[in-house]
Amino acid sequence: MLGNLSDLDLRLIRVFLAVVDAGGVTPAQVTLNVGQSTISTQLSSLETRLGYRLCDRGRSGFALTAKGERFAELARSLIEAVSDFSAQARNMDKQLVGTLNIGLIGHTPISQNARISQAIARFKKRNEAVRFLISVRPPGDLEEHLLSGDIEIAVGYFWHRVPTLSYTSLFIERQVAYCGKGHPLYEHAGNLSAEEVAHHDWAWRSYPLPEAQQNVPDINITAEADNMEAVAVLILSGYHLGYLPEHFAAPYVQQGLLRALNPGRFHYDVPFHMVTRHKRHHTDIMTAFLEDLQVVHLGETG
Amino acid sequence: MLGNLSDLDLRLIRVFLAVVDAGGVTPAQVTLNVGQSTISTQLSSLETRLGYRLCDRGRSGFALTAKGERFAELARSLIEAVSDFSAQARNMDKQLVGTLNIGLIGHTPISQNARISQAIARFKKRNEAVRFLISVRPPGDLEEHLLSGDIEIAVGYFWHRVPTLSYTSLFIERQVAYCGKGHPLYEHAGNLSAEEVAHHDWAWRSYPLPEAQQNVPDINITAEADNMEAVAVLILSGYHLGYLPEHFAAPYVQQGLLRALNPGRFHYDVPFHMVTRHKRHHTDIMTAFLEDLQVVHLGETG
DNA sequence: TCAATACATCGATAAATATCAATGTAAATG
DNA sequence: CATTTACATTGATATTTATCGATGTATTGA
Repeated sequence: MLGNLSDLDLRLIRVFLAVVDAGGVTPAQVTLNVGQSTISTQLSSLETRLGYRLCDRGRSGFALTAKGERFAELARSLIEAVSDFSAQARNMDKQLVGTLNIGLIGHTPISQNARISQAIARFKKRNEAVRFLISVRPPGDLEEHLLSGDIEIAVGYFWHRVPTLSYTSLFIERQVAYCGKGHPLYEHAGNLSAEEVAHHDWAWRSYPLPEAQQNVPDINITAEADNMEAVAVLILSGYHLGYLPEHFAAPYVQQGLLRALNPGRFHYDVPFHMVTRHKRHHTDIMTAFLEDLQVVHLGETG
Repeated sequence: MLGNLSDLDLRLIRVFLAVVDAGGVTPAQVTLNVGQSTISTQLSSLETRLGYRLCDRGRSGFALTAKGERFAELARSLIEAVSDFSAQARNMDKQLVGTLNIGLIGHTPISQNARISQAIARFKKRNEAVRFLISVRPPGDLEEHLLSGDIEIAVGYFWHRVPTLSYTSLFIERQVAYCGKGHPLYEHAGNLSAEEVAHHDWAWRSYPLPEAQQNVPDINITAEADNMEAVAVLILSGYHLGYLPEHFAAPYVQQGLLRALNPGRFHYDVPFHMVTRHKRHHTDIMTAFLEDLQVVHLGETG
């Protein structure tokens, strides 16, 4: 065989293996459904291409040469590789192939991140050839990348609505008001009234919080921050009061660095959404994964 | 693609990869040395067989689909497997393939066994696909198996000549006369005369030993044994004298259990042969290995 | 020696494949 | 809108492949 294996060679190899399995040219006629003379010609053709004899055959019986045996081994491996390839290539017709770009905001509750992981695991069980690309960005960034198509699905809190994006509610995150250890209210924290907290300094978010506006009484805002960590720093200083997610504040509370002012009184809930571009931009991969994401969330509430 | 990868598909896959590597149909004309229309038809044919689109192409440029990328990966692996197979199949033309059956007798000197190992190592450097099957048997058995073809090469001492076998001298083994620790001659051993040893009891081999007959004076044989260990047992009893190979007796001498009577006086040499059937029965493998065996022995004496 | 067995060889024929040149189609550009 | 670019489609033609049936060859067994 000069150069690469051609299609003809593959055919001849299959004929050879059929002869080996049948134990001779004559019995192989049935398997191959062609005449003895055709098989004989094809075998000879293969031997000519290879440059050596594969089997002794004739009145005295059929027997592989040493080289024929070794060649048969190699040939079976090749046929198997080819068969695997065919199966994979054929399967790809029904299979989802490509990448899925997901964007998350930071400090999502561990339990919710676990939901995303569950959805990914469930998706992987479909045996699809999809690679996940996950990035963490602020909400504004996420929206930008959604619009450009760099990110296909985002999960987080979004304070406004971009008209060309689709928002689906996934879960609720509770924000509670806290004071730091050095704050004058620290010793009495737990059951404070609106009057007791009203004139103290509060740290607030620099972006609108519609859910908070509706549920929080008038307070004296003297500091602004554009993310959760910044708010936490201000509160931990012992100078400002402010709202933080319960799951984020929990370790600090445990260490006695923060205390809730009055959880029953000073709290608001924010919804986390799954955001995508509108349906006409959905790939098959997206559709399938969104299904799995929904199932995971329904399963928890069901 | 229905069933196995059929004829034409390998060719079509190669066309697809050439188009991918060239970055489009038009540039691939050069690589493939056919016209654009031919390539277009072949690509479409492959896509039809697969049932999905492999690439987007036209005025707006060339780009692989997600499935096209995955398929290209798989296809490259297949082409490589095919290439490996071709190389192996082609190499087998020049290669020795099969098994080599070698028979040895037991207790060959370590240094001589090392020679066989050297010859095998040297042979393996030919990068041939030959499996070695080595068995250990008495000389008569070895000859039998040689005649039947079960063994192709035997190495050992053979006291007679079978007409249809070919004997080639490999090395000489020296036999020396010893007495055991409890024997009356033990205290004076080392320089005994023929008269001093003549009337004592000797153990001898139950098969002819032409080399010994010529070199050993008349002695009083009162025991026979058909192998070396049996002779050794008789000598170690302290009752008989007898001849043993030097290399075999050496550890016993070291432990003071045996002493040579007079090495300069009471010894004979036996040749070890390599035995095969006559040349017309020699396979290529045998011929090549015998070459290597000769080289190893010449190297030592040269 | 003859007949049976298991291929090997050969010529004829039909079918499949590969390619080209001409023309059509869709998208991008000025 | 007209032109250019990058393919897609089509029909004609030459080449290659696959197969059969007839016949030849070598080996084995009675």
